[in-house]
Amino acid sequence: MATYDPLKRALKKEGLRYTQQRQSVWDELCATNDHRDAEEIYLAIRQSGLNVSRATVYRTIDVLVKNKMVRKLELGDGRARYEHKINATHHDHLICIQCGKIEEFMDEVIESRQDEIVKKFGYKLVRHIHQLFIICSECESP
Amino acid sequence: MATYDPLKRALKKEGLRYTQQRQSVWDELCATNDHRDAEEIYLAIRQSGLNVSRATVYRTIDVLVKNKMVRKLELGDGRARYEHKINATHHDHLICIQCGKIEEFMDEVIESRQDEIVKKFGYKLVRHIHQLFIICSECESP
DNA sequence: TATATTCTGAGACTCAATCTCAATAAGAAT
DNA sequence: ATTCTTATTGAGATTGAGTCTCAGAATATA
Ligand SMILES: [Mn+2]
Ligand SMILES: [Mn+2]
Ligand SMILES: [Zn+2]
Ligand SMILES: [Zn+2]
Repeated sequence: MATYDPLKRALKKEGLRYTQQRQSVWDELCATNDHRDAEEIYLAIRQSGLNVSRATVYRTIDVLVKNKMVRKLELGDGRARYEHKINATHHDHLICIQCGKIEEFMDEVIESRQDEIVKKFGYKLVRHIHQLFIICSECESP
Repeated sequence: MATYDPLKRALKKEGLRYTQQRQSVWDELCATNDHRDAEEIYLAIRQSGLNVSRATVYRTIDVLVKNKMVRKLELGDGRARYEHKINATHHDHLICIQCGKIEEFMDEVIESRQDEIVKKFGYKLVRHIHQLFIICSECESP
């Protein structure tokens, strides 16, 4: 047990118990850098031989999102997608509306313009969503 | 019947019939500059004495969105919101996560940066979503 | 007016996500 | 290690926005 164990730290902070199921959800989310939905996480865990329910997957993801270990993406297709935030810096997404591929981008100019816009209104920026829906090169010229 | 009647024009283009229900949905959407959900549109029409079904509201909105007369907004609360595009120029939104108030903004610098980002990837931009979730001044200092 | 075709509405259905609650597991206490 | 308390789990029920079905109603055409 490492001294820096983000899952155990978060669970302790929330007054929650450490369980195999919660560990498996976190492990599976960290296993790739993809942007997967809850069902994909659920199936991947079961594929690996571990038992977990959909309800627990959803409940655990909520804890991880609340503790900023996981980011939730709503891409407008009715299913939320998730990505772990281990070693990740802030970025936004390009989504191919043809094949579903997701790429990441980050633009300092846009980030600071956002702050200025919000400041001009006299508001306080909490978070933002910036998604560029595109046709990727492979879908454009197959 | 005006020569410039966007609803009738769109229906003709789609090979669809003009009906009182479709007119009432379009009228209600144009009645305010708000960002309302389908249920609010539905209730407002019935409030005004006209009869329409939820199914028809949804079906008509789809036609209007397809013909760029109405814009669909997904703000992450599970219900899509709609705004008419009569005399409207492109803009994005600030949303107060406390009271739900929606304000509009438009920033040429951000708009052109988006194009540059997409061009750098070699992709083709189709549309974008840019939402700033904020705490508004009234919610910050009540 | 008669005919062909589209449209409507009530309610069934879908599907992601949430909730329920009895059985189970974790952790604290002894 | 065993007992005890309390949180967690999972199967399945429920929710809710949105979609679908299809018989009856409305519209366009002749
Ligand atoms: Mn990402
Ligand atoms: Mn708007
Ligand atoms: Zn693609
Ligand atoms: Zn507010």
